[in-house]
Amino acid sequence: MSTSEKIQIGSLTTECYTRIKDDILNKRIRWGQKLNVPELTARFGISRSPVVKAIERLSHEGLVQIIPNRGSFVSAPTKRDIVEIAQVRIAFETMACELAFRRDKSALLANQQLNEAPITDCERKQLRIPEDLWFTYDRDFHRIFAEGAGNSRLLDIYEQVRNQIELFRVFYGEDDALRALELHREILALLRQDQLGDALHVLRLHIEEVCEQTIDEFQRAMTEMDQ
Amino acid sequence: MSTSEKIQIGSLTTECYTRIKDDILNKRIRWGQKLNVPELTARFGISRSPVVKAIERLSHEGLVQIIPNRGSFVSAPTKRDIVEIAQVRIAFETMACELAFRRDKSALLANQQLNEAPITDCERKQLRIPEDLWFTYDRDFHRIFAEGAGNSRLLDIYEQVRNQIELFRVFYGEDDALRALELHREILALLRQDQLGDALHVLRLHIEEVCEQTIDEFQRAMTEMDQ
DNA sequence: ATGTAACATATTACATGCAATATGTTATCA
DNA sequence: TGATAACATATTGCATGTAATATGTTACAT
Repeated sequence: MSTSEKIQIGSLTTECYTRIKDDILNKRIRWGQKLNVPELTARFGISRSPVVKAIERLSHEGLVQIIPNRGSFVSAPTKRDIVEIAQVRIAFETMACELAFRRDKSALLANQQLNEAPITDCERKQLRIPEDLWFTYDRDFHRIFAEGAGNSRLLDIYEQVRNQIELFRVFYGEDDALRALELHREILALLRQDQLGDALHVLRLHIEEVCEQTIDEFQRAMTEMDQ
Repeated sequence: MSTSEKIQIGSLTTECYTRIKDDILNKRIRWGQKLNVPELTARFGISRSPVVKAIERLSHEGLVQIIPNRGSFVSAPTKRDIVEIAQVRIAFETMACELAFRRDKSALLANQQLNEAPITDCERKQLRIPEDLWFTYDRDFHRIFAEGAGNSRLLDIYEQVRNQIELFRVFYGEDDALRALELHREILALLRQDQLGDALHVLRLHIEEVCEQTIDEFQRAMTEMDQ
């Protein structure tokens, strides 16, 4: 009624932000590469303000690092970053899972079931899970907890962390996905049986495993690059 | 050697930020009150840019809420906010505690002992704990975990949450402080005896209690205001 | 009263200008 | 060669102008 249907939301800044972020996450801009502001303003045909603001946002989210008097650079994750993020994830996701479960168990499980549908569908047809499908599924699996928790701050943190996860999502193989799927299902099964404590434990284990896998893949990729 | 000793650090913006934040935390600006940008620029004798940036920062930290096309207002915490923050605290403070403990138990305990000194000193002299002393002690008690965890992201989140805690720190009585002190000591005792699991459990309990106390005080204050 | 039209006011997002500062590079001299 | 001085370049933080938009208020007609 009262809300006009205009689509512009801080338009230029947001557009700029989305575009750069997309470039970063899809590796069109490589780690460590500099974000040249004058060049970007030229490319987008706009002034510095929105570009700078977009970069500032990205820096808050951890995708970009601003080095004083040197410029802004696409974050280059380190082993340490991977570990830190995993620790943060364990802290928040187990809490989110617990809260979501206590708040509305059946809604939580129903959502998860819905989310898993495309994957089970894939399995029934004996197909290999496409990478994109997996990433969507996995993102939502974890987000459903964050959303179900009914805590806006928790959800904010989840979204922020998620971006950083996507930054090094290259490091993730087929086997890892299958193992993750297994644990996901175990978590849901335990929740279904009201074994919250055990479910949280497996969730923690799962994130720790993903962390180790990511580090392995990361180091492999790094040594390959050195050659 | 290479670092010049200049004291300006983003100078105006930071100064502006500090000043407004200080005004908010010390209740010189009340909840819900509007931050009038033109007025602030006039008062500080500067232009809009640093003022707006400072307000944006405060809004990220949750101390200020920006309502589109209406302006910026000092956040007015709700019961829901208190609960959300407590949940976030439980999630990451228990994680921080665990990490800090595992990383360097003795350093952690030594720091805590050092931090408690002014309080025990007070007790020895049979003095009532001054409010300021308590708040400093309490802030540091919790921060020592966050710092000891060796996870920069966790520390960032702690600092952010802490600001919001201070926003409604009026709601905190003498009894609450004594009870908190009791639990703090219990946590440390358990850690000293390597009973990490129990310590984490008490820490969780402690935060939950503080949450309840805060809500009680909050509601009392609210009903008083209505009269 | 209730809805609306007209107006005044405030907020935003964006564009630019500019001076201070830091960095990097090249030239100069011991 | 190695230190330093001079210069070119880029980044930053701040100040300001401006047009589009949203909000609030008052006056007017139904």
